[in-house]
Amino acid sequence: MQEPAHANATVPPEQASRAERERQDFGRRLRALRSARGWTLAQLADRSGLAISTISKAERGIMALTYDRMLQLARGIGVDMAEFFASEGEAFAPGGFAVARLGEFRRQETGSYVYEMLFPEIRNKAMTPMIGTLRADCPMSFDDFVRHAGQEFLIVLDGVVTVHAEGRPTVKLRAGESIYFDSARGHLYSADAGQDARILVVCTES
Amino acid sequence: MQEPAHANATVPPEQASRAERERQDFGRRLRALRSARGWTLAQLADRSGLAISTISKAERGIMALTYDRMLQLARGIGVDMAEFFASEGEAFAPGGFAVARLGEFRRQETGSYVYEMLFPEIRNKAMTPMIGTLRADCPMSFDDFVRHAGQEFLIVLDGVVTVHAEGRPTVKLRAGESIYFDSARGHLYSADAGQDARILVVCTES
DNA sequence: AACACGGTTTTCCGATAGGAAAAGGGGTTT
DNA sequence: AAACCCCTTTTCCTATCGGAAAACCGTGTT
Repeated sequence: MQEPAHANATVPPEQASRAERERQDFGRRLRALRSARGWTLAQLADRSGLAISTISKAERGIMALTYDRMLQLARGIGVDMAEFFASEGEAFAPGGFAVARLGEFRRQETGSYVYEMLFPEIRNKAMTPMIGTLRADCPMSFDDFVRHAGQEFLIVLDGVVTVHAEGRPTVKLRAGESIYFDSARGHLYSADAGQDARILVVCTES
Repeated sequence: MQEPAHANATVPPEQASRAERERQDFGRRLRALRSARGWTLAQLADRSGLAISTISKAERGIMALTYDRMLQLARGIGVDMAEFFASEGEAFAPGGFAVARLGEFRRQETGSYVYEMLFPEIRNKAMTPMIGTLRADCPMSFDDFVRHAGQEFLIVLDGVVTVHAEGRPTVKLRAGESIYFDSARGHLYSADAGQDARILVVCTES
């Protein structure tokens, strides 16, 4: 796969070679899955209905398969698409064990939110727990909701919090009450007037 | 996408239309992900570096994207390839939104632990938040650690908790302090003598 | 109604996916 | 070492992907 002269090219050459590296990555995973089963190209071709040459080229990263072919391959190998790509990630944590003591938090101020991320030193963790303080005197702009991948859990530690969620009536939560939702739904928190609020938020995936 | 006359065709026509149905399925998922964020085709095109027309055709299932483009799309949307296809199964939750009010918890007593699972009605959630009470007068048997898949986050709401973790020195946590670890590591909690303790535990994957 | 505007779909065509078949590249057997 | 055999890579060519731009479709505005 040579760098395309490409009349319609929008992708800069440096990003193109990055794409190539990633294709090769995919190819290595594919070859690993095949040879782990002790299959030849011909056998996988037979099971998946693809041509031998196609699989060969895909494994060597010189060709990018279309969705259709990947689906056939996944079926032929006997994995579903999700776990086909599951091995992309890395293992979790340096030691996989950490304690957060009072007063050792790293403060992160994003606009009018004040968040303290609890375990910044752990890599690839499945959850991101944060403790936040919402200022009573600092109302949010109700225009732009926050939206991101993953799911979100919020519990009120102190005060009263109003949760605004897209397509849902406003929810008022007192200390000890909690809420759980898909983070792709636009959302926004604010403290009720008169008293600051402290919340614990746990998000999955960043 | 008309059924190809295809000089090289190996795929029987019935399977070809099945492939088409699956492409349309992929397209619907893609459109769902985009519109859940409130983005237009142009906005996603901008974020992913793909042409508007390409995304439009992919969403309508009349074109099968190659691996490269799907990767760009996944990045643009902010999901990794694995969870890109994770939604092949079932969508999360009945509405994906739930509130847990005080006094509405379902109590689950497992041995000497008393746990209240917060959102039992949500299916397929990525996290399982629970509130637990540890009795001061009920010491645990230090022999059998608990071990399970996933990761675990614990924060102390009240009292003082001692965490025993396999291969680690004992950790004492006061209210507001927390701990994060891989649940496969054997673990066990107990309240310090003299006072009951309340904890919030969030686990991933069961 | 004509116009402008923000979004989506369609058209057109060059670059590329992907199949069939031929060409490597080890091994083992005669 | 030639003749097989099995597996992988390369070649060649058509069907398809995928980008730019034009056409299309609401929904307000003058």
